[in-house]
Amino acid sequence: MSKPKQVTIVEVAEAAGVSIATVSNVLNRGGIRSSKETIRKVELAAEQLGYRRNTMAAGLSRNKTFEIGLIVPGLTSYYGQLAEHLQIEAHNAGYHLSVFSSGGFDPDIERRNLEVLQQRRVDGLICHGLAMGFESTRSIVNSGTPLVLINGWDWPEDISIGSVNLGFAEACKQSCQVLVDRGCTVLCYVGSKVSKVIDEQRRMGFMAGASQYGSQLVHEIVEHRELDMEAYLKDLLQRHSAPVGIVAFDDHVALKLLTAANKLQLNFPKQLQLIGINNDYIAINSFPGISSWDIPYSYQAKMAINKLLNKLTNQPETDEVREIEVPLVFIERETTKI
Amino acid sequence: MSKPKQVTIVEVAEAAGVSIATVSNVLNRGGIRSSKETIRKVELAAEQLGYRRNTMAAGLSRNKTFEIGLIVPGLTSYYGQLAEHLQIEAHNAGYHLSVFSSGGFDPDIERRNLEVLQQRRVDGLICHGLAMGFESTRSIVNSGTPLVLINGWDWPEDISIGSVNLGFAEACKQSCQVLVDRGCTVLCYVGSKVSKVIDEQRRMGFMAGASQYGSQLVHEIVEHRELDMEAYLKDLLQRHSAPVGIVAFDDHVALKLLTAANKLQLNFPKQLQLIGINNDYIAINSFPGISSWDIPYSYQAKMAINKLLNKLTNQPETDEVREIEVPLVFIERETTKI
DNA sequence: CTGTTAGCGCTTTCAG
DNA sequence: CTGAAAGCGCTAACAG
Repeated sequence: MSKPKQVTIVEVAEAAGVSIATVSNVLNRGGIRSSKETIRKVELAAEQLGYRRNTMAAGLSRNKTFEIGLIVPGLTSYYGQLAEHLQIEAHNAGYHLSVFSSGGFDPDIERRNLEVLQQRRVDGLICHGLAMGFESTRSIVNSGTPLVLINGWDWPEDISIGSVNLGFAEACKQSCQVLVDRGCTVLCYVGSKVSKVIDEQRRMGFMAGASQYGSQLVHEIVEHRELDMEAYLKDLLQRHSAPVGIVAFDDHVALKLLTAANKLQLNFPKQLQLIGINNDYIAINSFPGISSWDIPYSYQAKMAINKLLNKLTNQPETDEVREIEVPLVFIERETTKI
Repeated sequence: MSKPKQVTIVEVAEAAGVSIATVSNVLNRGGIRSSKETIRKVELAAEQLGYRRNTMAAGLSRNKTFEIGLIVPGLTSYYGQLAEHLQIEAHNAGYHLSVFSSGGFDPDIERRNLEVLQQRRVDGLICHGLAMGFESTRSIVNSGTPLVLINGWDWPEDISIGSVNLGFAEACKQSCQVLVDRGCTVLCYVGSKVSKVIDEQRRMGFMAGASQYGSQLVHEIVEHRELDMEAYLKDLLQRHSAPVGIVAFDDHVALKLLTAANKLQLNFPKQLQLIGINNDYIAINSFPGISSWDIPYSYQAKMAINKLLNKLTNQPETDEVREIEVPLVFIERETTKI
C-alpha cells in the first residue's frame, strides 16, 4: 500500500497564489524577509492544507540534516538516562537525536548502526566509546562526520573531535578515602568486565586510592560475575578484621552485594561498608540506603552537544579541552554513614 | 563548515563504466538482475570509492522510508527494554526504528516528536498509548500513517490499527489469588498515578481479584506518592491480622515497600507479602527477592512490529485481533513463598 | 540486461 | 520582495 500523498509546497504555493520559492522562504527560512501580506497568505494556506515539510527533501537539498546520531550500549539505567538528556539538549539546539542501542556491547551492531547513521547523513555522531574497533571508527572519520565520545579515554585526535568523560577514576579513588576514613582496613573493588573501558577506569581509580595507604591497607579486586557473593563476603570477613570496605562497579552490583550481606545479617557500617556508582533508584531506595556517586546527566549531555555544535557551526577554535572530565557527586547513605 | 561531499552513484557509475540506473539496480535493488560481470564491476567501484547510499534521496524518490517512529514515555526500565526489543525486531524486518522519549508523560513533547516523525515521513508509528490527547492522535491518522499502540486500551478503530497490550489486569487479579492462597486476609494495591492508563488497568485487575472473595477479604487502594510507607505498613499491621498482602504498581514501588518493611523488621511472608510487576533487576536481586510478573518483551515487540508490517505490506486482511493481549508470567520469590 | 529520462519535494542563486 | 530554474542523489518506468 503506497503512502497517501502529502501536501507539498507546490500546492501551498497554488493556494496562496505565489511561487514555491516564496513559500519556501516564508515557511522554512528565517532569514529572508517577505511582505506581511505574503507571509499571511502563505501561512494561512499552509495551515489550511495541513502542510508538513518533507525532511528528506530539505536535507537533500541543503546537504544538512540537523540530525545527530547516538550510539549507546543499551537503553537502561545510565545509558537510557543519558540518551534522554542528550535528546533534550539536541532539541534545544535545533537538532534531532537518533538513538541507537548496540545491544549490550556488540561491535557488529555498533558497526551496522554506524552505517545506517552515515547513510542518513547525520551531521554529527555521539558514541559511548567502546567495542567498536579501530576500523569502524576510522570509517566514520574518513567520511568527515564529526564524532564526540562519551566515556572514551585517550582516543587519537584524528578520530574523535573530543570526549566528555565521567570522573570515574577520581570517584573510586575518593571512595577509598571515604572508606578508610570510616575505619576500613580492607578494601575491595568488585568490578564488571561487561563494560571494559569503564571497569578499567574504576579499577585504576581504586588502585590509586588504595595504594595511597601503602601496606597498612589490604586491598583486592574481583569480578562480580564470577562471584558467589555470600560466600565471598563471609570469607572476606573471616580473613580480615571489620569493617571491610567495598567499592562496587555500580549500584546494580552494589545491590547484589547488599542482598548477600543482608542474608548473612551483616551490619552496615560496622562490619561492612559499601559504595556504589550512579546513584540509581536502587541506591536511594534500598535497605540500607547505598552510598553512591551521582551523575550530572544534564551537564554531561550539554557538554557533549556543545562540543559537537562548536564543530558543526565552525566556532572560532576556542581553547577548548579535548577531553572534558565531569566530576561525580558523592551521596552518602547508610552503607557508610557512621 | 559544509559537509564534505560524499560519493554518489554518479561517480560509481563513471568508475564502473556503466549508467547510474545500473548502479542503482545492482547496489540498491534486489529484484533486478544484471550480468555477473556488471555486478562485479559496480560492486568493486562502489567498494573502492566508499560509496554509501543516501537514505534521503532514496526515500524521497520511492516515497517510502523504511523507518518506524517510536514514542515512549522514557528510556529507562520497562520502556528502555521495550525500545531495545522493538529496535531489534524492526531491524529484522528491514526497517529502522527512530526512538523518541516524551520525557515522562509530557503531551507537548509527544506532540512535537510526532510532528518530527511525520516530517521524516516515517512509514509507521508505534506509541505507548497515553497522554497525547485526541487531537494529536487525530492528526496522525489524518495524514495516513498507520499507528500501533503499546498498552493502549479501547482506542477507537479509526485512530490506531490496533494495539499490543500487556495483561496487567489479569496479572493483578491473579496476584490477589496468589496472596489469598498464601493466607492473606487483607489485600492492598499501592498504585502510581504517574502512569494513568496503566494504573487503571492494574487497579481494575486488583479490584476484580479482590472482590471475588466478597466480605471475607478486606482490600484497599492507595497511591504510593502520597504515602509514608513505614507509617502505612505499621498502621496496616495494627489494623489487621497478618499476613497482609500487597500488590505493588511495579518493582520500583515494591522496592520502596520492601525497604520500609525491612526497616520495621517485618517478616516475609508471615507478616507481609508483596508482589511487584516487571521482574526487574530489582525484584531479582533484592532481599528478600520480590515475587513479580515477567514481561515477554521480545514477544510484545514482535507482535507490534508485525501488526504494523501487515498493514504496510497490505497483507490479506487476516482475521487478526485488533487488541492483542500479552500475558505476563509469574515469578515467585521470597516475598510470597511460604 | 542496460541506459535514458522524468520525477521525488525542497533550497538557493540570480534576475526581474 | 518575488519568481524561474537548476540542482540535491536516487528510483522507476520505459525503450532499446
